[in-house]
Amino acid sequence: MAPAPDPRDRGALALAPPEAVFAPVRSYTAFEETVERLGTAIKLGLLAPGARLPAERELCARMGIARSTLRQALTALSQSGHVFAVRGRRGGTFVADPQPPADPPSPEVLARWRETCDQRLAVELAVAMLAAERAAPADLDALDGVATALEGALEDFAAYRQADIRLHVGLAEAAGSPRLVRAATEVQGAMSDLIAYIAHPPQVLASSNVQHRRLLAAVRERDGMRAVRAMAEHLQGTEHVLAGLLPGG
Amino acid sequence: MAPAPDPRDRGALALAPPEAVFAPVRSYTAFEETVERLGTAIKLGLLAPGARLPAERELCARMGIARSTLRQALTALSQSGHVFAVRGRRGGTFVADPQPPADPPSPEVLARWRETCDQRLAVELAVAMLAAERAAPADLDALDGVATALEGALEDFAAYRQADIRLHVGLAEAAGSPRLVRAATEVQGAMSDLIAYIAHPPQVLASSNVQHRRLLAAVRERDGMRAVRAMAEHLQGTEHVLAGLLPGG
DNA sequence: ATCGAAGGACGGAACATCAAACCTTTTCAA
DNA sequence: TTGAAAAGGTTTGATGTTCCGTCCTTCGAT
Repeated sequence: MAPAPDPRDRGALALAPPEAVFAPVRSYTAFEETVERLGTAIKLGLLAPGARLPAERELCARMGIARSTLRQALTALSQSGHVFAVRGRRGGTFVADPQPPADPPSPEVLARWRETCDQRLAVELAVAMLAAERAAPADLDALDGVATALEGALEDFAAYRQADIRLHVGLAEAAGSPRLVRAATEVQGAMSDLIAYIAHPPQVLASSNVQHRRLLAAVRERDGMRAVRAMAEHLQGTEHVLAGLLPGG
Repeated sequence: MAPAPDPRDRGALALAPPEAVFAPVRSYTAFEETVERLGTAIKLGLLAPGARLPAERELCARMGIARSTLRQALTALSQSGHVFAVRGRRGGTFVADPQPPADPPSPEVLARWRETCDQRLAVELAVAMLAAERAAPADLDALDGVATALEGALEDFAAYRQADIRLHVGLAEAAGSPRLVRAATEVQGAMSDLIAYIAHPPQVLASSNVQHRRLLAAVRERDGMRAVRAMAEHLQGTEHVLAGLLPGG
């Protein structure tokens, strides 16, 4: 009897498949993602202290989750002091006053710092290029205002950082890609964990501000590649500092 | 009686929060993500026909999911003909022969084409820059080989596309950031849905190849900005074609 | 002939999510 | 003054996903 054809038998010049294909599938629950999203937005100051969140019944619709799931998240955020609820008509859920500075970065976070910086590079280079293509002049005027605020905050790092976040997220909004806005806020959240624990002398902030201005100028002139270059130089600053402080090349 | 202090009362110079904060939370299940990951890798040719997947008991450990969940995914992939299983010792799950070309792109996919291109821009610009910083010469030699294969495939778009994917994902691997590799494969999967349905005359492919060579040369010379520029020009080609064919500026 | 490595199947426990009510508090307006 | 409206707070049950462990079946290699 002739041997049955073996379906496995092939020429197979196959190159090695990227191991990333089999990498862990980390499946976030709706609850976790909601806490993360709202918590990050609050920590980054995108939701200002005292700001009122949309009503639960509206918010859960907007976020595409059940109200009970949203409430779990809000309960968690209220227990961690990021948010507080007021009952009755004209009540709502409000952003609490800024917390005493966050927890020190965990070893895991520190171990992934290079991945985080790579992710930031991806987001911010694209933001720079797309903003140069698409940003409306009005957006740029607003961002110039933020840059001015930055220049007045050289001595107060908390204020500086907050304005810096506004600038970067604002640029992403000006780039007109919702996904990039989400990615930008995520990445700023991740960076905050790293950035809060390294020194930021006023000279460094001042040179950052020069880069911000160059970046905005390039965007205004619709020069995408110059914007990208300015952004790349801007990001390298942080990266070099971290490379000096942390292990793992 | 004095009015009780109202916790909501503040100065509130608050700028508008980005609406992205309240955007829908799409929570993928482990099952869905697994099907997506493996299916995309197969459709992209990253897992070659005839290739054997790791054994179920090993794979579910690597992917951080239960074996029953993995089996659900494999069952789905086998029913869609992407994969087949062989029982017994030396058995396993194997990648099936290429399917007759995929489904036409859904209206939803087409509607999001710009977002997809933006995402690709983010991934690929970062890949270009990081590869220029970090790629090992051996990696670059391999990629030159792929570029050569591309130049011999001007008349066979299926083969061309497959090598193109290899080149881009390979560059991401050379950039040394696992997340970028994942993002690159995801983005190539999304682009495949768009790309398969537009014309690709040999002249266009030839000019793409020129850009590939420029890109690789810049990477080899460790000139990050030139690599970024080459990549940006490369991507713009597709984007202009799509902009001409599809609605929604 | 047997052993071992693979896929295949089952059952139950734990958990996440959803949907739809209903309750309580507070304010505003008739 | 009173009721309606708008908010958060609570409860319950149904549903679906995931996990874990166990066992069965197949079949090549020794």
